[in-house]
Amino acid sequence: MLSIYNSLTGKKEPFQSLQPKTVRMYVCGVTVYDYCHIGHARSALVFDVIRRYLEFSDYQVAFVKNFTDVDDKIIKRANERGVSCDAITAEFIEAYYQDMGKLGIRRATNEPKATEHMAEIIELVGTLIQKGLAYQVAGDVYFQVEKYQDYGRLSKRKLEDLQAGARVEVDARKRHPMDFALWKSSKPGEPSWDSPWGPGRPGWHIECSAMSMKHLGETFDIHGGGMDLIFPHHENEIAQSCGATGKEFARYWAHNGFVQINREKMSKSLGNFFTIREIFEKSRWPEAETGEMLRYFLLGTHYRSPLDFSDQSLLEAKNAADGFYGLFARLEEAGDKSTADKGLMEAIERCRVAFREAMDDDFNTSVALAALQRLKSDVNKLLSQGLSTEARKIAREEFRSLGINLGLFQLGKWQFSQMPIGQAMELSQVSAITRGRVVRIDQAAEADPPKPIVSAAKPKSDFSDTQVQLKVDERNEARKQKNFKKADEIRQSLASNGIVIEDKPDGTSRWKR
RNA sequence: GGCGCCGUACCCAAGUGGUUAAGGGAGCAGUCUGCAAAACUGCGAUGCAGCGGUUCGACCCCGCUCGGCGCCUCCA
Repeated sequence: MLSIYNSLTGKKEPFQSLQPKTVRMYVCGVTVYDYCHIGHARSALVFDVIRRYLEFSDYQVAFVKNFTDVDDKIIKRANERGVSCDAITAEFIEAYYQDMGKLGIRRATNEPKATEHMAEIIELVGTLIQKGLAYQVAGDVYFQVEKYQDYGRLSKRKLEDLQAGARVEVDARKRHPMDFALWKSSKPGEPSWDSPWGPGRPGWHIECSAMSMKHLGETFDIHGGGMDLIFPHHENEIAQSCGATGKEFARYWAHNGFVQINREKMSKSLGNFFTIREIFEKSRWPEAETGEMLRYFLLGTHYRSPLDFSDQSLLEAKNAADGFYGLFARLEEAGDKSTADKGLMEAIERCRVAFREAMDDDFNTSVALAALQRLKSDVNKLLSQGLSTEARKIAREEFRSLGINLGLFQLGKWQFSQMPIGQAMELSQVSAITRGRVVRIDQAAEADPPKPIVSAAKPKSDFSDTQVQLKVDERNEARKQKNFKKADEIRQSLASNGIVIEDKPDGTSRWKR
């Protein structure tokens, strides 16, 4: 039985979909005016995994994830560059697909854009005015929070509390400081749509109400997003949607925790963020492995907890993944004995049960990974006792089919790393010092904290696969003749090119990068 | 000022009112190996920030203190 932590109630609740065997889920996507950072990656990944696991649990999932493509920041960026808003949003939607694609994040079943739902948005605003929940001031329309009884239910705040701490100067035309814009009149040169209140554009929150209700119905199952969206975005969505329909809106609210740098929230305003593409560019591993490493890293912590991003954690994830792919490589060789085949089935069954239990418990990927690690350890032992070719295939398949829930273990070959964690950390510190020096000289005022980097060194790739194989063969010939000096020299020269040899009992060797 | 979260071994990270406090990474020792690598085995928190309280019993519940953080403005 699946249970989900519901931000609305603050409790873990058994999950029950409105319609049997179907889940309707809406997740707030990104505002497309810039490249995505690791925080965006985490959010996208978390809900991707939730979607995958729901499907694994035999639900059909209608998964809607929007793009916000009308917004102040987009307009600003377009003006800076002297291009149209459409050009900006098209560019960054494309970038989004590229970056998330590298992370193996599947597309949602529906990815609506605000600009394509003006009719629905305008209709919804009209309904809210009609019902007396919204009012017009010149060309603007505001939602009147005092008219909505349950305002503050999700974020667990009272209107008075919010008012007391208001950090921004209040627009005097508003009836209550917390009233928020449903429709904004547009200034010349801004994107604009005709409406009963004059030419304008929608406020931020209304698009999500309009799009979710259009594509999923007035009441649906799960609504997700980052923690920072709880207030005001999701609170306002609830007010608008429930206000307009008089019905329940989303039944379960799921919010992911932040990615942090040095225990601080990663964010644009703090400037302490890493874009996804930056990580891929700096990574010393090929794209597929880097994506796998990032996923492994991001899923090592429960989705609601904060997650600190660092070189070391990333390398730990890489090393942990190495262990799996090392086993997969050994499983791909033919086996003659079937001594332990029966034990394999038991180990697999044990893993399946543990995996499901973990994921059923509010998508506890950390514990689910532990279950897979247990299976890895079990299979390693069984392999040394002897597994048939058949059983080896079954074992590899099992990792694949459970792993796909997390998007892991789907790769064919894996590039291994030789860099010990200690060494990598030193590299990181060196670069941090260098960076600090540059900052001191150039812009003393902006001494930002040292940023960790993925890695300094790109792997040397002096040898092609066939060249390596020739060297390996040469070494084994030397070994056969007990010329260990020569054998060790060859191994050493390969090692300095990042290639590791593992000798097999039969006198042949496997190697990895 | 209001609301809320977190503090578990060298690092990361699960977890439960009462069994041996998962798992990973790193480390050390051993087995195996020509030597390695990998794998395997063993070691590693008498304690879960600190102090009180509730309880037959608390890391887990309550209170306080210390430390870190988030939201209340755009933000995944």
